[in-house]
Amino acid sequence: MSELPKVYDPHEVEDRLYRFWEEGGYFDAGPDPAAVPFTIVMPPPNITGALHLGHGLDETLQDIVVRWRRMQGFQALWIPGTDHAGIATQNVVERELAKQGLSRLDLGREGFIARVWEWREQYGNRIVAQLKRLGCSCDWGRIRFTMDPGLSRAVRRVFVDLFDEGLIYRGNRIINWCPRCGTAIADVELDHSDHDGELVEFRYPLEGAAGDADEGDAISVATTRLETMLGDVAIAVNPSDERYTALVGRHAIHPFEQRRLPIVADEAVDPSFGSGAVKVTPAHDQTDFEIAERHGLEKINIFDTRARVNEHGGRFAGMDRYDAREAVRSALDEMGLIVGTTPHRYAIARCDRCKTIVEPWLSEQWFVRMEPLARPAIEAVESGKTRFYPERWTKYYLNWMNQIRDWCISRQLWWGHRIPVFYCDVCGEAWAALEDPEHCCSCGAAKPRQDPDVLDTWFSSQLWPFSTLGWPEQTPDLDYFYPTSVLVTGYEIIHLWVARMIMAGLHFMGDVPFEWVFVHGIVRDAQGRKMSKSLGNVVDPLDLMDRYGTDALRFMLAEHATGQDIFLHEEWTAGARNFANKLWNASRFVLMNLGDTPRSNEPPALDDLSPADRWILSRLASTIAEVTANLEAFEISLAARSLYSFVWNEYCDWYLEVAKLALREEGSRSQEVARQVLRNVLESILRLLHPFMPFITDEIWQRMPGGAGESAEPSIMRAPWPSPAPQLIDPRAEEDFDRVREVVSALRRFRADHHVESGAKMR
RNA sequence: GGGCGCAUAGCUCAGGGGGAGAGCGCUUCCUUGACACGGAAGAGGGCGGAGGUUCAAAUCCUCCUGCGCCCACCA
Repeated sequence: MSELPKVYDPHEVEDRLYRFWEEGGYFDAGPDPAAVPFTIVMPPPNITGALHLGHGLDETLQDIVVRWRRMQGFQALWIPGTDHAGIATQNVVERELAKQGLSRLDLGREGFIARVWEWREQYGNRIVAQLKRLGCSCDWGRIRFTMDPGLSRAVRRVFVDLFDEGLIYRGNRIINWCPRCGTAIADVELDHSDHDGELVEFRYPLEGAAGDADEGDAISVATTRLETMLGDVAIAVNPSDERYTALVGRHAIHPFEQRRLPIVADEAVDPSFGSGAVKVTPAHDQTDFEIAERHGLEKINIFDTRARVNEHGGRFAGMDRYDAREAVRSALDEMGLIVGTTPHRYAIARCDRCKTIVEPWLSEQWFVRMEPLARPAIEAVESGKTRFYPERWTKYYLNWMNQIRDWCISRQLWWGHRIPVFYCDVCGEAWAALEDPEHCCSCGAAKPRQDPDVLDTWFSSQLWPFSTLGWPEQTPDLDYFYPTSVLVTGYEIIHLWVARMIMAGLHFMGDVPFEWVFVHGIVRDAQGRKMSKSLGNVVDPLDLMDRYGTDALRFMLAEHATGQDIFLHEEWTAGARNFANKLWNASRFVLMNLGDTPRSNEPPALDDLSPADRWILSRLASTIAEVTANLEAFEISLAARSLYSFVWNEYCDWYLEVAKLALREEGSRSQEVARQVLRNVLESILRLLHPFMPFITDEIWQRMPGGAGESAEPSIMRAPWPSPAPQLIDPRAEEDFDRVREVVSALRRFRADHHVESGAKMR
């Protein structure tokens, strides 16, 4: 065993071991009535992406939990997969095309989709390779993609069911329109940020007023989006606002279109803001839309799909929205209608995919009625059927759910699940169908037309916990592994994804999709900024693995998985690498001194243990209990830290040094006992550490001399999780040894202070 | 306008009613037969502020201050 090198070399080990595990079927799981299932579905990475540290953390945590449960004897299944990520993927492929001077229109719908499938062949596999590099112990035979045939059937089935139940409807409503992506997006897909802009106040002349409009015969309104006045159809005031009582019922005149704008009274207006009068633009503002509904007002859409002013904008038609803003300002100014401009800070909404400022836009879209779905999902969390860890996210979830709004699910994209609604041009029927129909379901006319839009990506991901197990087929897998045990994810997608999975799971499976939601923080740069390509502060996990090894990266992440955001520092990974090396060398020492001591999962008999033996065995038992309890509580960092200090500060710093004395007594009983304890504790350490550092622990495990017994497993993956053995916890042994440590430390201090020649070594 | 999180050693962070901790950095020493990706001995902290609860508060409660994040239709 002395051929172990002095420094652990991860690269030599990792590929080889991963292949060994995969080929040996160590990750595979299936229904087994004799075992208790433990299931995790992997939050599917987008096929656009390469592995980043966010994945690194998320996958590491999942792998820790799965490997630990597997060792505990659960039938542990971890299902991997990838997400088609509709809008994100369409964007990257379009960008690729643009490099060749092409747009998706050049390829046509079919051609473009074929092109995206090529992309997914290439990059879907890249992410899988990287997950394997991280050591993920997924059952790869079960890998799924959100647009697989089976999952597509699930999507279609869900759409049709919700449609037939009246929970999906089509409506002409204000949605968020991304003028760059050319599609509607949902409220949760927005990024809000504060913006220092200005509030422009201007006057609408009153009808019947004499001459040019001054104070008395005009009404003053304010806006941050001046160009939207092109779509104004009314002016609203609060009914209780006495300043305007006399004006309600009268009209103002639109200065460009000569349109008559009724002055209406509506509760939605806050009399204390600005002039207390609000311009009403029903096609470009949610509140205004609602006012218009209440007062039967016309809705004038002034933008085309690129947010350029359309024909309703009169002389401003064709202008970009921001050019139009300035043009309208000067036009109003020339007419003497601008009252003034004040600096104003307000929130701006951007598309979370491309960061373009979105435009509230009136359009015909598909929606899911959320309230009936939300109610049971609220109940399920309130009653504890699904629980969040850390607990504070429960409130975060409930707040959102209690004020949930209908979900806009249609996207004006090509990449995604096509909406399975068909229209008959003859009789006007519209229906949802599981199979593409040849004829109208109502009048029998041929060739019904399919809705051109696709579904929001999250419409398919919300089904992930059961679609991956075979639903809508009633499979044995579904029966055995659903509900899953825990969902591990970052808090940024609790609303976007977790909430919707809970709703879908309850509605279609009649049960929650997971018992626990384990929420972790976001990995940021050292200054706490989000890592992004544009900031150039992205730390590549592959680079860290190259330089320090996968185990080091994983252990570093585990040490910092406290639930808070992680502000990553380069040195941390080096520290974890040092720890791996420490373990390597301690093992090297043990292997050199083991003789023919057999492997045994049982701690050595108690009779002739030395005080140091009893101490380390007691400390080990405590550590086992602690690590197990912390894993159960999702306290991954505490588990990692207690292992770190046990291994380094107790086993290596003290026990190994003390054991050297006994080991020198060749052929003695104390040598034999020391060897047994040394080996037993090391093997327990390896097993405890395996979920965190799978490679190095198995590498050492497999190099331990075989020896007898049922426990001689070819891989540590089949070794049982150490049992706590509370009978070995011995406070007195620990106190005694602590006293020894104090005495020795004091002696050392004395020698250091008095510069005593250390001819006589401490050990 | 609500809600949440964080403020602990020079730096980065754990901890969480009864001894103030780790990693990195720093000082001094040690190339000793596991490991210099190492070892030994150190220096360094009124645990953001003010009240309160308690025999006991860094830890629980209230308020405040400073950062950070999320939600919300104030034009």
